[in-house]
Amino acid sequence: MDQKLSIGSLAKAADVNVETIRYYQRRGLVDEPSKPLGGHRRYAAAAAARVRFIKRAQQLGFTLEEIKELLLLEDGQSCREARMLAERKLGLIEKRVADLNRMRRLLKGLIAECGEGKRPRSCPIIATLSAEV
Amino acid sequence: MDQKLSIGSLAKAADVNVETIRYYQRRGLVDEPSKPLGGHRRYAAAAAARVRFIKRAQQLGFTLEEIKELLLLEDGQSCREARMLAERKLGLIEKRVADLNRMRRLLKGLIAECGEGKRPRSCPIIATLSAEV
DNA sequence: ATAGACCCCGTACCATGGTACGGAATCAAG
DNA sequence: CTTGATTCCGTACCATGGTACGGGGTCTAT
Repeated sequence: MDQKLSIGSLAKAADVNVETIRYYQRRGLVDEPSKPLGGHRRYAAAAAARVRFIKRAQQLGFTLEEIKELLLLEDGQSCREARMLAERKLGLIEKRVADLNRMRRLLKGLIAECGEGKRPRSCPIIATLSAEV
Repeated sequence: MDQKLSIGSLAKAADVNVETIRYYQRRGLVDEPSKPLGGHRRYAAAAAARVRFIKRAQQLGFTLEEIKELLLLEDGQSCREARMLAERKLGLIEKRVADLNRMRRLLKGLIAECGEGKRPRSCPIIATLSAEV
């Protein structure tokens, strides 16, 4: 456990480009281990989990800035702060889920109509969605 | 009904920048009414709904290219095609919802732990999320 | 001890989704 | 019919999230 990785194997383990790791370091999402006097840096295996977390969170629509904050939960010093942050993100996620569910229902309706061959000339999807802001 | 709008009032109605309308036109998401011989273009009120739809879909994580496809449902000629498209998007949305729900449960757990003051030194969120790919 | 693979670091470039600018034409209100 | 606001159009610029490049140094296996 805790075996050290080169940046290349880290990238492979996390399934991203080496440059992406370096970019995350620059952005402060992954920290850069100190370099052993002119040698190559070594990363803890945990870093791969962190990078995969970043990619997943991105797919869920979080920006790197937001993810940086989420990562404070892991690194977190103050439990109170972490909790507030988590609650904020939770609210955001719940809103997003509700929105997606609304769109899901609309698409399902559209598909059903279409299946019955009784789709009206102009489907109601746009009107509905744009109204439901 | 069907009153015509200037690009400025369209932008106001859809709550976006005028330049954004023009950008969507260039991208082919909103079509550009023909200009009356050296005059100013007029937009149908329905265009505002379309633009609001675009903004909403974006918030849900769709790219402009994907939204362009979604809009074919409205403009759609072939019902069969539209249906296939809708089903594809539906699958996408359902996956996204499932992911968000997973993250939601994790955050809730984290918040609960934190509330009890028994948060472990390193919270399990990253390990869990990165494993659950 | 040497070839080939890998790492370091800075800098340049890319796509997406806009926003800003500026000069000329047009429109709308008084 | 003038004046101020809008529109038009092309082009330039911006932020985000990377990716590519290139000349070095280092590492590893034979």
